[in-house]
Amino acid sequence: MIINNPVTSIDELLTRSKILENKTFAEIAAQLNLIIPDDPTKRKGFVGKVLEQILGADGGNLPAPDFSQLGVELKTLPLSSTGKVKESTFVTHIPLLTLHTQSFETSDCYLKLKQVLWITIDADVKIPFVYRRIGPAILWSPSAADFAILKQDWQWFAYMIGTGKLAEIDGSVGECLQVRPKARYAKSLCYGLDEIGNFVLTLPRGFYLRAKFTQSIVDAYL
DNA sequence: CATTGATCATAA
DNA sequence: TTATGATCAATG
Repeated sequence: MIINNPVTSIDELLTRSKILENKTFAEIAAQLNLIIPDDPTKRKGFVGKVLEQILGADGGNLPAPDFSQLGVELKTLPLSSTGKVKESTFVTHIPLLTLHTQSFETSDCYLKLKQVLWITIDADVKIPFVYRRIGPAILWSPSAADFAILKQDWQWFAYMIGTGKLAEIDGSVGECLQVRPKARYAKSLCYGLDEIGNFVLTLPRGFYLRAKFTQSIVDAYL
């Protein structure tokens, strides 16, 4: 079951995903000889990284899709027992100084969203972490309507950030995309721009997809 | 109880 | 330091 060589086709990727279906985190960790941390805060992202390895992702930490040859991004999607998406989904770090030089179509954000393999997780809070199971995978691309709304959100954020109005953005802005802190801690800072183009120190930010948006994907595909 | 803001781990 | 992988936990 352990597979970690590169994938060269989407069919192969789907086949591997199918093999993982119904496996518990404990089973997967055991076969890879990995210890799952007991401390909940110390296992954030653990499963995502493990699945990347197993499925043969090669994106590294570049702002590019996980499966660079296939243009496919891998994301885990935790669901409650009622099939509801539990969390928003991190998309990508935001280059605050240069975001406005991108267009949506060429943005890091869209490059990651144009094709996503969502690996659903049966992650109800009542299930102890190690007994949570991998669920069905969804190979998704934005519909025309999805694309339009994503682009609209993105363009608004690019405008606000590019014109130094970052301080006016909080997690409530955006229909399906959000801009939220993405940092080690609340005092880690990076540079952004103010309204007259000067550098100002601010929190690093990332784009996230709202749970209601990913919920619509689950509802349409499962 | 859903949402926003904060935080943890790791690699190059 | 800047990215990746996210989920935790305080807040409204």
